[in-house]
Amino acid sequence: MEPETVMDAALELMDEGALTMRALASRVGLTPGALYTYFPDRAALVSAVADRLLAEADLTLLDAPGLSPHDRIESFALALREVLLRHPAAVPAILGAAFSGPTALHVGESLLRELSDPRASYTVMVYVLGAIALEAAELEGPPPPEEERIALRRTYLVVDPEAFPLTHAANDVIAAYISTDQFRWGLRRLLSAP
Amino acid sequence: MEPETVMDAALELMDEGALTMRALASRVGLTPGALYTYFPDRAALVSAVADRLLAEADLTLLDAPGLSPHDRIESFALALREVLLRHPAAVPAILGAAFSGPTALHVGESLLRELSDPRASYTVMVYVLGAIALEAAELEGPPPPEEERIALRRTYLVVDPEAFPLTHAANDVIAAYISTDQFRWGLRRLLSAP
DNA sequence: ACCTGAACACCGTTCAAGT
DNA sequence: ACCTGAACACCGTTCAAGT
Repeated sequence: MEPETVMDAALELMDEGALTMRALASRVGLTPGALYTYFPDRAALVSAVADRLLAEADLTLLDAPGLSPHDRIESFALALREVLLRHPAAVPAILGAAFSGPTALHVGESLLRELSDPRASYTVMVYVLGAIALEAAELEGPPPPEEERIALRRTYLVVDPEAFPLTHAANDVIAAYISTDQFRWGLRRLLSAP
Repeated sequence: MEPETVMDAALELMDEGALTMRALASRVGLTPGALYTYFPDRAALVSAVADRLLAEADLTLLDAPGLSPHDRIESFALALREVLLRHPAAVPAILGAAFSGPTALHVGESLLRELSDPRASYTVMVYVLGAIALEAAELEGPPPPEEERIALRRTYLVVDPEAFPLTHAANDVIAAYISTDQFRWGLRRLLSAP
C-alpha cells in the first residue's frame, strides 16, 4: 500500500474530526500496529499530511508570468486560503510545520523572489497564515458558503452596546472579518506599505 | 477550592507539555471526577485558561495617555507577545478562543478605539496573533533567551544553496524571523500602510 | 518489509454513593 | 455543592511471531 493512500485517509478523518491511529487503520484495512511501518508515530503522519496539503495549492501562481509580484502573491495567497479552509482541522498542523516541510521551503523561496526584503516576505507569511488560522479556528469541518457564514456571525456576535459601543457599532464589519474581501483588503494593505 | 487554583495548575501542566485531567487532579489533590464540578469538560477548562492568560497582558497599555495610537498598539502587542511566548503550549487555545472570550472582547474594543477602520484593527490582530502562533509553534516550553534561539536557528535552517539560493542568501535574516525586532518591524510596516 | 494479535500504559468522562 | 471509587469506552505505541 502507498503511503499516500494512508495520508489521504488520515486527512479524511481529520476533516471528520476523528483522526485516531485505530480509526485510520480500520479505514485503510490494516491493524493499528501496521501503520508504524509507514510513519514512525502519529505526529510524523500529521506533519506529512500537512505538507501534502500545502502542496495542493498551485505553487506556480507564485511564478506566473505577466503578473506583478503583488498580484502573484495575492493569487497564491487566495488559492492557499481556499485549500486550507476546506480542511480546517489540518491548519494547526500547517502552522506547526510551516518552516520545516519541503513544500514550505519552496513557497518561501518563491516569496523571497517576489519581495526584495526578506522581512517583508515573512510579514506576508505571518499575515496569510494568521488569517487562515483564525478563520479555521471557528470551523468544525469544511465551511458553508461565505455569505451564510457571515450572516451567522452577524447574529452570533452581538455584544452589550453599553459595555462595548465600538464593537457593537462595527458589528457588520466584524461579521465579515472571515470574508475573502477582508482577507484581500488586509493583504493589499500590507503589500502597499511603503 | 477556587477555580483559579485549578486553572493555574492546568497552565503549569500545559507548560510541561502534559496536561491531562488525571495529572491535573493529582496536582491539586483531587480525584479526576471532581474536576467536572469546576469545568464541564477539558475543552472548557482550556478555554478558561486561555482567557485568563490573555488577561495577564497589561490591557491598560491600550489606553495609555500621552502615547499615539500606534505606540499604544505596539506596546500592548509587545506585552502580549511576551506573556504568550512564556506559555507556548497555550497559544493554540488562544487562537481558538480569540473571539469568544470576555478579555478578547475588551482588547477588541480598545483596538477599535485606536484605529478608525475596523478592517485595519482586524488586520493588526491577525498579524500579532499569527506571529505569536508561528513563534510558539517551534517552542516546547518557556523560551531560551532570544539571542540563543536565533543562533540555534542560524545553524538549524541551512538549506541547499543550489535549490534554494535566495533562502540560502537570507539565512541570517530568516534566523531572526522569531526576533522582537522582526516582530516590531512587521507591525510598524502594517501600521504605516497608507 | 509488511502485517497480525495481543498486550501495556495510558486517556476523558460518567455516575452511584457518600458528606 | 463537592468529592470518592470504580467503571466504561476509548487512546498511542510496542513487540513477538508470522509471511
